[in-house]
Amino acid sequence: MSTELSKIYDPIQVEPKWYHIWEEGNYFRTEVNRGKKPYVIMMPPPNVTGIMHMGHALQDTIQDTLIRYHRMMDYEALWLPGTDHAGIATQNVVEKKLAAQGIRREEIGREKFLEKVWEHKHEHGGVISRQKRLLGDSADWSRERFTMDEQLSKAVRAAFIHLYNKGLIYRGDYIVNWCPRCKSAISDEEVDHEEHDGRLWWINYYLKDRPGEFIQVATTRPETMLGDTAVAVNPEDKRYKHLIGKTAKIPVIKREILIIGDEAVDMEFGTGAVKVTPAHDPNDFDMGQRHNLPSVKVLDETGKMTIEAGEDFVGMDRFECREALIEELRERKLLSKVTDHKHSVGHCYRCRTVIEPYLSRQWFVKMKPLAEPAIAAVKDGRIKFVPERWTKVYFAWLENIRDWCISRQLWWGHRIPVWYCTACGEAVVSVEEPFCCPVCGFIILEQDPDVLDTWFSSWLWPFSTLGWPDDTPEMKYFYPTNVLVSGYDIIFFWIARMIMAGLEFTGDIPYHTVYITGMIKDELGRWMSKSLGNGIDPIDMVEQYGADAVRYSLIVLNTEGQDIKLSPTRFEMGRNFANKLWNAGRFLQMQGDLKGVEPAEDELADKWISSRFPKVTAIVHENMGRFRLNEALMAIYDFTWHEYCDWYLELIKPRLYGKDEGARETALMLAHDVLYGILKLLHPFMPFITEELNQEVCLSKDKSGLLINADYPLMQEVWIDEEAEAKMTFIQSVIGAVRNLRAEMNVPPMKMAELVMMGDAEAQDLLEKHISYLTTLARVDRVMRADKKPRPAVSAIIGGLEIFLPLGDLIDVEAEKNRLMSEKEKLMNRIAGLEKKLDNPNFINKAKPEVVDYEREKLQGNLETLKKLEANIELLS
RNA sequence: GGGCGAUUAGCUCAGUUGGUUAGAGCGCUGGUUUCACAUACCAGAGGUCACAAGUUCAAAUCUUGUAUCGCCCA
Repeated sequence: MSTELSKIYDPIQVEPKWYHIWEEGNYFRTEVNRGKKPYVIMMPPPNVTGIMHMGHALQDTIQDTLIRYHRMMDYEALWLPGTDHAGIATQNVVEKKLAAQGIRREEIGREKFLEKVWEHKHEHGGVISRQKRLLGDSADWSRERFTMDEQLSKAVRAAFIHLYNKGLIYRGDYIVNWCPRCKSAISDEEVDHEEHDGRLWWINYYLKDRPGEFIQVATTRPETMLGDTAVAVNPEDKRYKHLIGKTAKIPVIKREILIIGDEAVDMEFGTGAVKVTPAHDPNDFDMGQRHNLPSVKVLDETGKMTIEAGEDFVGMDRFECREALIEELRERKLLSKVTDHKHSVGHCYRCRTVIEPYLSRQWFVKMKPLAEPAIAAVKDGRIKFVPERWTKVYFAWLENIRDWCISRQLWWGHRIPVWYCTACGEAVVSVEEPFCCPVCGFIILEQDPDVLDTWFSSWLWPFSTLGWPDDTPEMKYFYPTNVLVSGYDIIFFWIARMIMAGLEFTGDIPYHTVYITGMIKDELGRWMSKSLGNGIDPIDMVEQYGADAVRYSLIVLNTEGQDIKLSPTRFEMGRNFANKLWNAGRFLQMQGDLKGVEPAEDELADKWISSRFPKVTAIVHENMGRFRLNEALMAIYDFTWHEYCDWYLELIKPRLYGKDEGARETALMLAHDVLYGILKLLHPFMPFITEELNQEVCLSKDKSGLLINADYPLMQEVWIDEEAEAKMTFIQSVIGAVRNLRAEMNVPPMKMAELVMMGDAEAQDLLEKHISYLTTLARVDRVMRADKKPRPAVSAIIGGLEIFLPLGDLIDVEAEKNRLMSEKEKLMNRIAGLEKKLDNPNFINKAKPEVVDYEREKLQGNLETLKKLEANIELLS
């Protein structure tokens, strides 16, 4: 037994100490241990230079709770942590940092720039992992990985080569989503579409050889006009049919282009004639392919106009050019009208810049062949989504999947493992840098300058972290993993791709269950963001309320994948619960050690709490099994606060303060046993305070000591005692009724009362026997059996028993009468409902007999209660 | 345009395969500071389960439609 606990729980004094003990004691460490079943969760790797936000806190808490639960259930529980190099995001940050010093990356060159990024990584790299420790994450840090580690980089190259050799990776010139600020291609998934109130400009293209005649086209991006190589109409369109094959002139620059017929042209849109810019629009690109049109690039990689756009516009920004061009068209009266037009505009998900469809040479992965097995794995149930509804989103994406543009014009990332022979141009794909060209033997080769999409390394995460492509013992033992916990925002980016990668590269699914959490929003339901300044820093919350409190609140608030509206005050409930638990421990500690005397027999309260505990344990297991962590935790909370603290600890006080040493020993011992059980049940959710109380208070703990590797409680059928529970529930109702009567009549709290009983003899025996319970919790010091109702008295009816409190002067007859009358009214309403139900022959015939019987009994009981109630009302007047 | 989710107490949300008097936390009202905890205890008030129709003996729960809000995809 240690020093007395403080009156108020102070997490700061407790949490860092325990994390240190666990980590130093290697409690998070896992081994390939054939004697145990593995339980594995791969931590979604956050940005290596990022900091923790509430989403991480939520997802980590869920994962840590699952891991700690399974560790206590004797699994070899591996939670593998790590970080992501986050290509664009990190490169952007470092670029900005350099810009502040007036340096552009192009000035210092690739090598020097990468040095700067690594410097930045070393400077900020450990932050999030340290923050995760503050939350209590019991991850196996000895296995921490980074997507740019040598092993993981090797996995990336191996994956690339595997797909390349299978013909699933190709390089080609296509329209991609181009971010002019990042100066890189990005994938379709990285484009956020937003509805904009834009404009539609209607422009006249005069015809060659037909002076004064023109064809009108409508466009949302007039600046691309400079790169037009055709005007297209639908060949069915009677208005324009005769113009197919004729030549039109691009306004202003007067370049001549052909008018073509193509069925893809929507006759309903605009005038039914469209301008065709194969270099800057995906549909136009396809049309260009069909008609062998040239592509004219009028925009460069930064979104500025090229020389192809003409001398007047070269060097202008695309939006500047738009304005200038509109002005020019207006002056020349080539702009016939401008109309409002709602359309969706793509933005770079990293920097919000408006995306430009842009023709360039990129690397792509053919996705259809990878998607099919991934669809099958979920369809046949090998992989389950929780909640199940996300399967629809998953299928919808995979069934309409498009090829994945994986090359990025960045410097920070995995360099594409392709070398080009400077002599013959041969592309050599290889894990290691090739010594010479396998075709011509020339020894000067240049590596492809681009890097791979960050997700091209993340999609390998479940197995690259275990040593793939090498055939490691870890791969054999820990793979496939059990659960992936993540938000719905990255189902496409990451979750679906991991499933494809797992099936393609390892031949097996990466995990059995995908647990999709809701997203954390602010109080008003808005996304938390830096610009709104409405973020809540989880580390601030940990400092303010304690990690256990943060964990408690996040778990309780996380219901079936709904988004969570969060405000800092929500952590008060966690803090309050921690404090409650702490004080229960403090109370036991104040009772001192067991004396070692012969214990007395269990009494009703003991049997009751002993029966309640296994039931709660069963609820916890059931809900952990179906990922209803909130239900599991709420069951523990309810049991701890309302059954153990509010009832059990109160009920044993007479014994604890009494003279009977044996009875005291029994109560104290059981109080300790139950507390120890609670601490174990609760440890996965609130690891710090439970470990501390176990250490400081528990007399029941196992010799070895720490909860982190204690055995999780199993449901013990032998302790269930339905009779004791029924008796206890009855006594609780009586105590409740007495408390209510006392409150209604304003009986001074400390004043003892006498209780007069009539009716159900067994119930009377029970109350007589447990008079001490009534005394402690209802301030009733005498119970009297009676065959005549005392008056004046206030009354209540509990099942077959009637109770009276003869309170004399304290009774306000009018108030009591009103109270009973309103009770009578409620009762009569209920009776009317039941009678109506039971008078319905359809109900009697069609409802299950148990239900009918049940309703009949209910009616009978209510009728009897009504009779008594009426008599008691009568008695008052 | 297609899909998904939400709508239950003043607020934030639970509510399983339809079947007790629809629950919790916070807030509110009244009472309690003497022996674990005022971050507490006791008692209480508060709900036409968005709306409409349907299925059923029985609907917060199932079906259809409507409205409002939010998200995803095109």
